[in-house]
Amino acid sequence: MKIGEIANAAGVTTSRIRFYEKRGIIAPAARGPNGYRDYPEDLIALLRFIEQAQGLGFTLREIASVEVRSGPHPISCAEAIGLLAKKRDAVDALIAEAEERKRRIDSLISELQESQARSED
Amino acid sequence: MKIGEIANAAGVTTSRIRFYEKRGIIAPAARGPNGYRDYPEDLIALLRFIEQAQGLGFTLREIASVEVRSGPHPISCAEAIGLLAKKRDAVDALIAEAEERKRRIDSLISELQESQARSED
DNA sequence: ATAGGGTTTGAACCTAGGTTGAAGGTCAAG
DNA sequence: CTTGACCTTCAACCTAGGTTCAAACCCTAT
Repeated sequence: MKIGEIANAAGVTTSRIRFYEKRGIIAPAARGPNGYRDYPEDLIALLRFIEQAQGLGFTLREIASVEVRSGPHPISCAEAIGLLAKKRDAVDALIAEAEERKRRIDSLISELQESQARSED
Repeated sequence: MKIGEIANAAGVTTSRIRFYEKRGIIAPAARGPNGYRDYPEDLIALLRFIEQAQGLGFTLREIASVEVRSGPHPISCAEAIGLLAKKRDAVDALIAEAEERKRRIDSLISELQESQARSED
């Protein structure tokens, strides 16, 4: 498959695929006699996997480090669970931080509303 | 006060103050006869305000748009409450998104744990 | 043979919020 | 009168994840 075809199939842009290759997130593509990249259908699944992982909050750097090992040494189920658990903790921390922000905003709003009420006496 | 003094007093770097001035977050400083920036003590409070607002999730762009009006037309209490309420909603949305991410991660972990349990039969 | 669509490369651009560095001017103390 | 600590400007660099552009090549249909 040519780059445009696989991009269409996976719902990503061609520039993104080239960018992933440049960054080492995906392996360099095989080339046809004209120099065009030639992809196996498998790559569609990989591209979708990348999008999913990003959606869960994994960075491309993190995804790449898993990808690298999916060749000769695929990551074990236990390892995957470990990575996911770590990411869940990070998301938890993010949520806690955002909730703290929200609390501070709310208390600021209350303060302002009170001072507004007082000024209307 | 010279830039280094005020930076120290407010707990920010000098480069940050110059950056804020360049970006229009703070007004251009008065200059002494030697060309050095000369700040009034008030600016300490403003710099602290900026840090606080950032901590609540406001971007410099948002802070600047409020700052601009704090000269001739300071923003009203009601306006401030409006901005805060809007930001709280944005934080709420962020939290909801993060919680959805967390749910997806958790269900993925459960899936993997089950498949691991099955493979140990 | 020429128009169009797809592909190649590399480099520049974008947001956000700064930091770092170079080259030079200023000021106070010893 | 020199050293060290400040200050000035402007420009380049950084992260993350890409997009956009220019110049050139390839392939197919008319």
